[in-house]
Amino acid sequence: MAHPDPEPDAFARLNAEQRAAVDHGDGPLLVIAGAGTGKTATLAARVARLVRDGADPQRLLLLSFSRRAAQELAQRAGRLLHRALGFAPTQAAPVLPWAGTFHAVGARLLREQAEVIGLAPQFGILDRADAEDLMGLVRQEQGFAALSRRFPLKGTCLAIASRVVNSRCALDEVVAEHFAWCRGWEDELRRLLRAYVQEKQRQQLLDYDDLLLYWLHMMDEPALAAALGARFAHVLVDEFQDTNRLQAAILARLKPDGRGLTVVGDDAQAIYGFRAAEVRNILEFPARFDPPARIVALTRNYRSTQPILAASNAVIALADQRFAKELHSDRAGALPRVVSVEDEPAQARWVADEVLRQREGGVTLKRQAVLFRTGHHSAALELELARRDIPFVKYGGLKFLEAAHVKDLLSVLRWVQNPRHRLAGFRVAQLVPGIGPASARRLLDAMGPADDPVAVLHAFRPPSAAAADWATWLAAHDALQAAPWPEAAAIALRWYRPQLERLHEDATIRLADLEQLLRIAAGYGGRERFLAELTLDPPEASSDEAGPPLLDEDYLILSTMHSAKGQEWSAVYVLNAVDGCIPSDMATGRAADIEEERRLLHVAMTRAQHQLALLVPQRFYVTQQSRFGDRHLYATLTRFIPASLAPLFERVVPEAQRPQEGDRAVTGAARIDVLAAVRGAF
DNA sequence: CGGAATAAGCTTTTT
DNA sequence: GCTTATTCCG
Repeated sequence: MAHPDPEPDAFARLNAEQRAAVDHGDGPLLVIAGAGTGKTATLAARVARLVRDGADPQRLLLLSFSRRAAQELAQRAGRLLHRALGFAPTQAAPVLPWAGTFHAVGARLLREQAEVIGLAPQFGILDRADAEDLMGLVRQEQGFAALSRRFPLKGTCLAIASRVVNSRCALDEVVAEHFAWCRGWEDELRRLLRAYVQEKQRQQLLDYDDLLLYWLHMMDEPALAAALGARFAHVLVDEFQDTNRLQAAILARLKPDGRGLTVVGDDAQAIYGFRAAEVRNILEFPARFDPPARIVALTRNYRSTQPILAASNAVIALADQRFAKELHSDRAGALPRVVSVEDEPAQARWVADEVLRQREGGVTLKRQAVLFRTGHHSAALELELARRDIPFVKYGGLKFLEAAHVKDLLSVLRWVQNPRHRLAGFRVAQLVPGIGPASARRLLDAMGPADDPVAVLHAFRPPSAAAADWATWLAAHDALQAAPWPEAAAIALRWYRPQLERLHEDATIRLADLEQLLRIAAGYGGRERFLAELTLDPPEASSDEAGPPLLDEDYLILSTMHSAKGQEWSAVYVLNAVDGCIPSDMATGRAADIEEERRLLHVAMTRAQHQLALLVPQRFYVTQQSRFGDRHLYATLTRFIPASLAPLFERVVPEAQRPQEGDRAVTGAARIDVLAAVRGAF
């Protein structure tokens, strides 16, 4: 049934290329969409067009790779749908219930089909930190921790497991290709990973990779695969260049003949190779079908000025392999700048100055962003911004859920929900004064195989020194088990609070985090949903930073280059555009890794609409390589901008950034005081 | 046995 | 600087 009265304007702004993608019929479709070419708008318009022509929104599956992209797409499609269907302004936008990341959708389908595939419906989801802890536990229990020759650490073991699953390659191959320093341990690793899988199943836990792997295996059953494939009339995949072999396999089973399958991506923006993303997925997509998939390329850029685009094009043109395409724009503007500064503090000062200058020129803070390769590259800038009272929000930084106190409280809730959650139990038991690893292990060993683990918990006899505190915990456990949501969360915190104060100096700050967690908890219908969704969609940052700015307040964006994908800002500053940072010296081993770093810089540069500045500190400090000791490095402009590209950039060496030796502290102090005085005048 | 003190290694990007 | 494994002491 077609909806009546569609509003024609909803599609009026599409160009010919975009319209071709939107109007394409049922056959497999590949949209190659360069940066800033209206990829999300096109995908959203296609969704709206499908619904306008009678598709049921319930039966559209929109898969994305990151949470941010998923959210953005669902929102824009909703808005467009609203207009395309001619809804009144007061009517709520239609909902697309099946829009989300691969992982979130996988979790939902598995939860729904759990009974059929022999999975406990209340299965828990391990985030990476939890998975690492579990791996560590298994690693130790299997005796790999105490070998004479150094065995890979838990994080490395998990990374290997993850790559095996996501790339669908054999373990030996993965170790040889990507973890060369672990060669010789293949057999032990195999044993460890098997034990890890067994342990997860025993505790009814799935890690991130399992959400995809179980989904794939669920569709080994032809009847289930057919049912799920038929259920979703259209499957649309965003950021296809960042999907891995496992995700491609899932799609192949969902839509074997490609009918109803649309994928959108840009090989020049493939930056998730470290997660086993496979660019070949997009390069080889058309030929997978007979007849081959239709290819539509979007090359008209609506975001950036021509000088910014010319520089970005030139950077990516030096890459080895790609779908050659030249983006074009007809907006004029200034050349991107390469700014030399003395060191990282000077870099921070220059950026802060420039951000304020732009703001005076009418560019709000929210329309400016500072991008960097790794989370800690922004440390000096964060200090400078705090000193000047410039509010900011950082993406890709310290994770709320990784803070010890948050993990503690969540473990309490998880253990009560699932008494077989050994990891949570291990953590919680040791919070009781007088219980250490040995007692905790004794308890959990007894609970693990028991038919009624809770009975074992009550029968447990702790060391006599711990008796009183243990009884307190048991009382809290029982109260928690009986309490409705969200009271249960409050009970958990009431029990945890004395432990927090005993264990942490800065208990007050941490308590604020937990109170925030409690508020978040209240927004969910129940413990189960809360725990599951928190893992897949966690809050951004811990509140022990500057404090989350109010929503209506203006703030500067700080983001890793990875988290910046799909975003755009009027002015963009790229920190540390030097060799060693981009490309990261972690990634200079293999040619493919360096190529990925090149694309990463390309992604960062193409975020800018009007102003782009690449910062080059002449000197920067390297810590964390204790073998060599902390030291200064004399840095040079990134190799991705060789001398031949110089005409496309303006070189800037600010006078103010070259203070006499010894002047620096004075200069800095004066600047701050003046600004503070001016602010104080109002 | 539990917990503090000491020694040693490693370090990105995200679901 | 941060985590993890080992050693030492109560």
